[in-house]
Amino acid sequence: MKIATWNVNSLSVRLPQVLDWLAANPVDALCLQELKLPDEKFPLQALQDAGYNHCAVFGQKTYNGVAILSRVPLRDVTKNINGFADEQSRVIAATLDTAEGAFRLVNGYFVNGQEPGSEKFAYKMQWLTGLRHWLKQELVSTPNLVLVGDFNITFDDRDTHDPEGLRETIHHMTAEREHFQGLLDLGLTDAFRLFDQPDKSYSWWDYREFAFRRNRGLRIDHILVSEPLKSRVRSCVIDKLPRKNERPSDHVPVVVEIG
DNA sequence: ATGACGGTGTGGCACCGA
Repeated sequence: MKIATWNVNSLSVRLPQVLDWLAANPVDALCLQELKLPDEKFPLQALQDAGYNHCAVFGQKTYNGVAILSRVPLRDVTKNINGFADEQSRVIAATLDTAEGAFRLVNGYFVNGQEPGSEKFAYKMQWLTGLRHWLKQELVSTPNLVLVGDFNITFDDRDTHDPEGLRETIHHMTAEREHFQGLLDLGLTDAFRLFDQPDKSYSWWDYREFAFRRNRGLRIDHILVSEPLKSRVRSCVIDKLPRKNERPSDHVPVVVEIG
């Protein structure tokens, strides 16, 4: 089973690239973030025509919005974090019934936080606390769990092109990384780090200053798997190719294969 | 210190992202 995550930064703009990518990478499920469109504008027909007959959508106008596109049936779809009231559409979860068994798939567009000390940063901290408490419960009822998405957090110095210059700035705060560690403490594992990876592997590059060409990026898009799945992860890779497209998203897909 | 790029929604720009 292959699962991918991709922050597309507007599904309206990126739909042709998503369809191209799925044609070349026919994953079982693709989790999208930053749809930037309301449910009624979700391109359901085009995705069904591509073989993704099971879509769970939690859209929002202008900002946020997440979806799970799947070839296999989805059930028990939930939106946002149980127990954490949120105006913004940031989380969608579903259970996938696959040949390899049932998996709970949680897709999150984590809060950016803008600047340490800001109200948005406080919201990020509260959101992360709510997420952890909710996931702790989810893991009890569905031990086979995969958490994917745009975390907006680098976990360690390997995940940033400038660990010294960016120390204790947004996406690099100790407080953010403690929340990431809190997710690992639930028994989740960073699937990407289960394998030897190229140095300077990133999933996001700023649009400005030729950041992609210079590989000045961050690894902030992650796939975490629960303890029972850890030994079943066959591969986890970042696909940089879509960043070379015309009008690319600033993020690229991350793909995990679970046997 | 600032802005750089790109998307959205509005309206001749502001706001947001990371």
